[in-house]
Amino acid sequence: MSESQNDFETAPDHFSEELKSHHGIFHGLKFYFADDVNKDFYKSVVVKLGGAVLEEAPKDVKPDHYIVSHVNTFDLPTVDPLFLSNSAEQNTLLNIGPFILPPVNGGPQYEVDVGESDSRIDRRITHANGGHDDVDSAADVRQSLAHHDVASAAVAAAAAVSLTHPESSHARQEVKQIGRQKNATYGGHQKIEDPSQRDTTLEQETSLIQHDNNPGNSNSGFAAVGEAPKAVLTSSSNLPPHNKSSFTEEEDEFILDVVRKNPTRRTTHTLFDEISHYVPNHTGNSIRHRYRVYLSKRLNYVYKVDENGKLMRDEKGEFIKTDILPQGLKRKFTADEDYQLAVNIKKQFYKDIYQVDPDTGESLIRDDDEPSTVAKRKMVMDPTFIPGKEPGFDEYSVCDRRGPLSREFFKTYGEKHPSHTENAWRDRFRKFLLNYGIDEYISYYETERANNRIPEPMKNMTNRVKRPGPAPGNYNNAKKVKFMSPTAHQPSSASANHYTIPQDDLLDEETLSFITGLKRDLSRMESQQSQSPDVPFEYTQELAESIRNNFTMEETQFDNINPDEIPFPPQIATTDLFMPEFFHFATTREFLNKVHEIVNRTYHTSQAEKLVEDLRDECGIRKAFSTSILTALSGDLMVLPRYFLCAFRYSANPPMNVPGIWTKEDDEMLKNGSDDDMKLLIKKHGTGRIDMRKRFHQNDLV
DNA sequence: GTTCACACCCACACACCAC
DNA sequence: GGTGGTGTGTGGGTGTGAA
Repeated sequence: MSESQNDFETAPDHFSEELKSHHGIFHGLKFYFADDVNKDFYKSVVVKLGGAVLEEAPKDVKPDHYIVSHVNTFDLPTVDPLFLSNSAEQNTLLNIGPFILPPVNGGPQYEVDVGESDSRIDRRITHANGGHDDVDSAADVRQSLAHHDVASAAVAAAAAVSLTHPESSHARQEVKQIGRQKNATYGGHQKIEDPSQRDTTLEQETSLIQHDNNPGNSNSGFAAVGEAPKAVLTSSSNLPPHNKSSFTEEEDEFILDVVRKNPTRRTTHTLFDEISHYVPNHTGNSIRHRYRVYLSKRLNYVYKVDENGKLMRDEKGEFIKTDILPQGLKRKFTADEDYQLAVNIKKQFYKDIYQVDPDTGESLIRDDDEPSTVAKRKMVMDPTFIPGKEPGFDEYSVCDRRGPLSREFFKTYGEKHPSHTENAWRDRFRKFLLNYGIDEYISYYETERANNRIPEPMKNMTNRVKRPGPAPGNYNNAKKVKFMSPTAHQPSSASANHYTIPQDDLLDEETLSFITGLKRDLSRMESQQSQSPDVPFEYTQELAESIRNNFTMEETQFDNINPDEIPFPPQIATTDLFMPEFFHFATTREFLNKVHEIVNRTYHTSQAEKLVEDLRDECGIRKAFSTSILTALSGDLMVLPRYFLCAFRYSANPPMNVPGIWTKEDDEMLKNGSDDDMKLLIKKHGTGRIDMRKRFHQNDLV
């Protein structure tokens, strides 16, 4: 066990010792570190081994100069960090070729020849596309860069790379192979998977590190606005001849990024099924398998979430990294929990039958008991029981008594033992404890403990009829087809594997990122721009400003309807649109307040599903309805309260002639694009929203 | 023979509903 | 309101076939 636990930034002790024996294998080489994570560690490795660290990124291809990153976004010679760690580990300057990363945007491909085996790298870097030395294509990347989440960008990049650089897959495979060898060398343990057994393995320190995914640091992104889904669509044209496609490094990073942002769902099937919507070459099954078998070893950290699974941010508004994994959605019952449940239920039965406290032996019968208490007592206690003749609790056996056991019991028990819900405790009692036998399990547990053995929880007690259809947890292609839009436009370039973003996932990575940016991240974008003045945000800012100005002007006209004047439930609120929870609200105002509260929360791009679920769970809005509304709003959450206010007020769904709410007619007019139609649309929605809507059309989201 | 993508399985935790 | 029935999907796998 190392002393440098939980420290990504420092070379581990055993590694440092090894480094001391080196004599500068990186001598003469200069590295610029583009990734933040583990930067200090790699810097220390380079410096200790005779290399130099560049504080600024090279502007052009130079001998001896390399960018160290996980992804080549600079269109300059970029080397995977594994080159450093593997070279250091083997005390040899390795062949850099397999570690050179292809540019992600279709820029020039570099070939690196290796010279004498015992000398510096012969850095004869050439452009495979004809030897052009210019790096103007990098500007194209930046030109297309907006405030997108890196995760969605990564998918586009994956597609772009596989399209433009089919030959690059070989290099990636080599790099991946090296990574696997490293995992094998160091046992492949993830300390993040088990914080109690941490050791500072080299794997921990040198595993593939991704770029920073905080929204405020999206300058490592590389997808053009509105292009991610299209890039995903066309990526299938690069499928290998067989029906299985390898996972690209970018796909791997995308998967890891989404997992990091949904740590509580890391073991679910649905998360990976959702990911598969954005990774069209792979099914949810295969992506989950990929994560479980390979990628989980590289997780390294996740983003901190609160008790509701929502991402937390620090004072700078950035996500908080942690190597402590949060609990999953379900917890297995332990033997201790089973035993405590059995004992507590036995105590409850004892109390009921004898009306005596099993711990103190005192009678629970009082002269001033309420009539209802007396009545209840008569229902549960043994009619043949003679007070004072009750057995001691240890002598008492539950035998075949199964109840009654009040819901209140499980409610209280769940509150006292929050490791499982009230329903889960009750189900454990019904399905396991009753089948096993309360007395039997208590006896088994105590016997095992008395013999210094570890008792096991109850298992194999469920015996339910096999359900028809595919087994649960099977997210294969057949299921994926279910989500394909029958009305989706088929681009001529798309193959038979054409895949569209399903309506249920309306707020895809890109779109919700866009909306989130409009709504909350303007200031961050501005600060980011000041940090990276070469990254243009004019378009997004103009658009955001336009929409924001429109919204402000519209507020007086469309948002000032007094909800107290709208009777609740409103006329158009039918059960096909709303769930029973909706009808529990007392007033329209109360409902709208809840909607306001939800849309003002912070939802990350990868939590679109959670947003829709929250609207369902807390407002009683059916998922299909909320997604259809969000479609009409082009995903702009700010307009959501207005939608309900106007729909309820005018009994129209969707409400007509309301800015920001797109009707079918509006969409038709936008498609036709005649001057008159466009004038009307500009008058209604403004140019900003029209631009945004066009993206929805371009991406088949309408 | 090995690796990897993908399909498939199933016990069970948690939930909801009807009687 | 206690109870049984059952829906859903998590959690943790294994099986299969292509390369």
